[in-house]
Formats: sequence, C-alpha cells, structure tokens
Amino acid sequence: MADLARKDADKLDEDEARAELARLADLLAKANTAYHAEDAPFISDAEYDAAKQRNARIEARFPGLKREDSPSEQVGAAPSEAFAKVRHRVKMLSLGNAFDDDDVREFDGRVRSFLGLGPDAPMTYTAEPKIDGLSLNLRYENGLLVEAATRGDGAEGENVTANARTIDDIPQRIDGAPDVLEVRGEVYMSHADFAALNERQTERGGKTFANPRNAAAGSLRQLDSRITAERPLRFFAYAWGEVSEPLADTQMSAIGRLAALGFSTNPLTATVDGPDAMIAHYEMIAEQRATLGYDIDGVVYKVNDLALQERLGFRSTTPRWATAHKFPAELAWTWLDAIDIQVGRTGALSPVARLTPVTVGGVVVSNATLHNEDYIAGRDSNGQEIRGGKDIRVGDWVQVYRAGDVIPKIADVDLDKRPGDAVPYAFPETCPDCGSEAIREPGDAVRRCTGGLICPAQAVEKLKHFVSRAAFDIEGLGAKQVEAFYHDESLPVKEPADIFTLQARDAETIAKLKNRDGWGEKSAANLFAAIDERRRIELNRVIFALGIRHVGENAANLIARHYGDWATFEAAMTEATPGDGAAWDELLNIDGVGAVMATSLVTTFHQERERASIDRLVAELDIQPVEAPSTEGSPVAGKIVVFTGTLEKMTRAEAKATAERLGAKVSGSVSAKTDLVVAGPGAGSKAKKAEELGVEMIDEDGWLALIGEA
DNA sequence: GTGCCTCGAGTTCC
DNA sequence: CTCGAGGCAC
Repeated sequence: MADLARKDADKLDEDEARAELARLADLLAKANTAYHAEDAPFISDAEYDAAKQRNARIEARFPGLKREDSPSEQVGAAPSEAFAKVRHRVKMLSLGNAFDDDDVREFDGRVRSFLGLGPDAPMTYTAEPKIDGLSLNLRYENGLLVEAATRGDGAEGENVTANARTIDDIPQRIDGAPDVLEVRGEVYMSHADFAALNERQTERGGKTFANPRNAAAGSLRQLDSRITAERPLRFFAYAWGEVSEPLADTQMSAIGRLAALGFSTNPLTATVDGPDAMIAHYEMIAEQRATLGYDIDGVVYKVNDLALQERLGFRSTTPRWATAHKFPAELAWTWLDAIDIQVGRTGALSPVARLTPVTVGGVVVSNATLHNEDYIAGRDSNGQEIRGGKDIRVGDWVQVYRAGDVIPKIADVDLDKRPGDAVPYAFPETCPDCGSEAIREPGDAVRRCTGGLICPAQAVEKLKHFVSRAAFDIEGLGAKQVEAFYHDESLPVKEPADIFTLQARDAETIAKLKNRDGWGEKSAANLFAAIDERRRIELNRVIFALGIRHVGENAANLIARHYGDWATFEAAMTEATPGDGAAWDELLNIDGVGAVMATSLVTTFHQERERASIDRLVAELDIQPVEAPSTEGSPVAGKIVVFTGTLEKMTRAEAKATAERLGAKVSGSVSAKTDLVVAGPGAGSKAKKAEELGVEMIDEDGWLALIGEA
C-alpha cells in the first residue's frame, strides 16, 4: 500500500483504487485550500494536474467508486482561470515618473509647450499622495455597483466584483450619479491593519505577508470572497473611466463629486499653481509620510482643467497630463556573491549579480541587473563615471535599490570592505552557452554572441518570444513549456515550425508526451487543439513572432499593414537588397521603418538558414491578411497630411496627434502623394510646392472645421 | 548635426 | 521599469 501513489493507475485493483481515490481527494482538497485560501501552494501546478488526471483515470475505470466529494466534480481548478477577464472600456494607463525637482519642472514645461503656453501662463495642477496599493475600476450602472476589475495589463483586468463588495469604503449603490460611472482608485491596507493581520496569520500558522501592498493584493485576489471580507481593505477614489456624462470641469471638482457620492478621497489632495507649488506640496506630503498610517510611494500631479487634459491626450502608455513624483528609493547593503551571464534572444550577453538575499522596500532581492560591461566597470554609455568610477567585483559589499520600485540595481560599492583578493570582473569574450565569439560592435553598449541559430540559448529565447503574448500566444504552451520541449530529446522542438509538426511528426507523440510529468492524454489533446487553433493567425503576429532584431510589436504592425498579406511581404523581403532598388525604397518609406530596421529584416530573409526556418514555419500556417484600420466616418482617414507655417490654435504636436487619431498620416514634406496641406501664416516653400503639385490646401480654421465634423 | 520621442530588448519579483 | 538605440523633426 505504501507505494500506491506510484502504481500505474490502470493496474490498481478495486480496493487499491478506492484507497487511492480517497488519498487523491484529500490531497487535492488540501492543495486547493493552500493555493486559494492561504496563497501558499505546497505542490506544483504540474503535480496538481497530474493528481487530477490520475483521479479522473481511476474514476473512468471504476465509475462505481466515484466519491461524493470527487475532485473531478469541483470547479475552478486551473488557478490562472480563477477570475474572469474584463476588458476595460477606457484603458487603465500607468503614469510617467519624475524623480527630482527638475523632472517636475520638465513635466510642467512639456505640458506648456504642448499647449503652446509660455512659462508665465497660469497653470493649475492637482497634487495628491500616490497610494501604494493596487488600482481598481468600479463600474456603476444606474447607481448600482455591477463590476469591479483589477488593472491587469491596462487593457484587460480580472473580475473581482464579489471581493470588492466586501470592502467598506466601496459603496454598493450611489445616488445622483450619471447612468454609467466607472470610479477608479486604489485598494490598500493600513499599517495597523497589516500588522494585526500578520499577527493573526502567525497565530493560525498561516502565511504572513511581506508588506501591506502584497497583503492587499493577496486579499483582493481571494477566490473565496468570505476570506476577503475578513481582510481590512480600504479604498481611495481618485479617477474615473467611462462616464455617460461629464463629472465636472476640473480634476479637483470631479474628485469632490466622487466624495459627495460617498467615496473616500484622499484628504491631502489639493490644487497647486505651477512647479514651485507642486514641489512644496510634495515636500509637505513627504514630511507626513511616516505618520499617515498607510504606504505611499510619491505624489501624483494632474492638470486640473479637464478640457486641457483632453487636448493633451496620451502618449503610447501614459497620459501627457499627469505624472508621478516618486520618493527616493529605499537602499540596502548586501554581498555580491557572483556575476552570471545570461544570453538573450538577440544574443546579447547580460550580466546578472547574484546577491546574498536582502530585503529592499519590503521585498527580498537576490538578483540585480548589471546591464553591460561598462556598467560593471563603473562607466555609463557616454564614458562618464558612475558610482564615482567604482567598478563592481565579486565579493564586494554593495548597495542595492529597486529602480522605479521594481528592478533591483546596484547603486554603490563599499571599497573599505572589498576583499584583498578581489579582481576586476573580466567580461567573457565568448558565449558562455555555445562558445561562439561574442563581439561588441564599436559604439554599441552590449556584447553579442555570434552563434545565431546554432546557439542553444538564443534558440530557446527565440522560441519563448515566438509563443509570447503578442506573438503566437498558444494556450498551454508558455515559456516554461517550450524550454522543456527544447531540451527533451524525445520530442525535440528546436525551432517554431517544430511546434506545428509535433503531432503529425510521430504517431507516438502522445505516448511520449504522457511520460512527461503531469501530462496525460487530455493535456496532449488540449495542447494539439490549442496549437491547431493558432495555425490561422494574423500577419502582424507572424512578423513579430519571427523575432527579427529591431522589429518589435509596433514595427510588425506597421509593416503588416503596409504589405497586407504574407505573399506580398515575403516577395518584397526576397526582392529587396540593402541600400537600393524599388523594394528597398518601399520598405524605407514605411513610416517608422528606417535603415537599421530595414537592413535587419532584409538580411534575415537572405540568410539561408533563417530563411529555411521561416519557410518551414509558414508552410504550417494559414496567415490572415491585415487591413489598415478603418477610422469610419473620419474625413481624413488614410490621407497624408502636412502641417506647415505657424499654427495658432494648436501646436504642431497636438495637430499631429489629432490627425493620427483620425487615421491620417502626418508627413513633414509635401510630395505628389500628399493629400492635404494645412497652412498657417508664414507658410513658405511647402505651400508653394503644394500649389505647384495641385495638392489641396486649407488653413487652420478649415482644418478644425473639417475634423469638427468627424 | 542635434535633440526629442518612442520603441525594442532585457530585467526582477509577485 | 530602465536604458539604449532608432526614427524623425528641427
């Protein structure tokens, strides 16, 4: 009986099967509690899946033995699917950062210059503490709370409505609000509540939390909302998402409106005029930091006038009208035990510091990035000394901080504690993984392995990139799995095409897969189904997935939109030669593609080995063409627009942003391809050229009238 | 040629 | 999140 757990599920007799089902039911129940309720799993996901499958297999053989508390009847098994996804109707963006007074002045300067205002024009901002918790979007329809979602990646978060309802600061219903109102704010835990919770957890033998933020995050993400209800979470409202009618004219009065509706708003929120007042408010909050009773990590400034906020708009990931002034990072000293080298997808050799674990800002840090060769030597990319020119050596006593409160870095070295035998770090000149020469191009900061596809480290990283979220995103085939497959000689997946031939390649594949830990027939079938589903895939994802240097998600979109379908794209890459020819010029003419990116693309398609690998992949796929996004109803969609002369009612940057939002392409020079020239006073050569070419020309008012109709 | 701005690549820990 | 580099405007 002792080895029951090891015995093949198909060979158990009836008594053994009954005992084994009981054991598995108990094990899985405990694992569930540990995972969900205590946030401290004691078995791996793979072990969990294996136990579940073993249970299902035995039940299939002895249906009569199926228990009333059978784990196969229980829902919510897969931890990652615990919460439903919610797509935010208005994106939840992050904020840009300011680290010192100069950054704050620069922020103010950027706001003014975008709006075309001088340094003396009045400009009012709000300033409020930046709460260190997790942001939440609350959706109210007709005054009733209908949905609460975490920020997630900004576009999509998790539905935690049941848990949010247990938080006292979050009203279930509100009176006098717009029909649709999304309130945004921060869920946090106070210092006192955090300490009491950890004490309680210790008494119960449960897991304690490293800091209030983790405690708040862990509590909000409980599957059982009764547990969340016992956790003392709080909420400050500071923003909004979708609203059916405007809340107010200014940020400050909108916050007042939220307070009037029954939300907690932070009492240290105030309006301030200009950078000096912003900085003064920051210092006032910094002085109170220790006595607030909850964690804050800085001060947030927002342009107060909502009409100006709208004009300022957004950059790719952050609003132009707000920034976060962060408190200086916490520092800690520890020993540097070793320096390891990692090899990236593009062959970049990145040094990583292995540290004696140390707590920095409530988190235990054991690794820190060392960037590159120069950084270790004590110089930045311009050859300027950093850390007072002190190099970093194995054995050193080093000061660590978390840049942006996230990435561990080394700030300083204590030379007095340097061991006598410490030697300067010798950066490897060959790849630690494949032994190929590692070369640093002149003017480049990184040293790269020249092994290309023959380098196992690069091949694995390329595969990870291939299955990543913005690329193929195959369900059940993440970074960990492809790495395991790569190294499993019985099921080799050495390049992307191998993923798609996995099933067909070998009739025994399923049998082989089953030998892997935690895999059964069902998981294999699921995997193949997920892979097959991804054979139909959009062109932009394919281009990004190829992992060509300098071609990221954004560039891949631009390129896909330009060529439209794979055949056209492939023909263009094959035909183009770096430096000249019509195909090369066409590539360079794509907005956002320059010579470096173009060379990288074209040479990849001309390298025999790379090309063969791409061809093998494409043969397995059904690549969907992409169309330029239709900006319906926009009078300037797809048009090439040039702004020239002095613009009086908007700045150049503003005009460009607006035009692009409406689907127009903004160019700097007038050519036969130009559709429209917007000329302000003082327009010179460009207006003249437009006239010669017969391009339509309008003034600023004409432009505003045109887009006003949009 | 210089100076933004944005993107790409690499990074850690939960 | 940060840094470096590419792309592009001035």
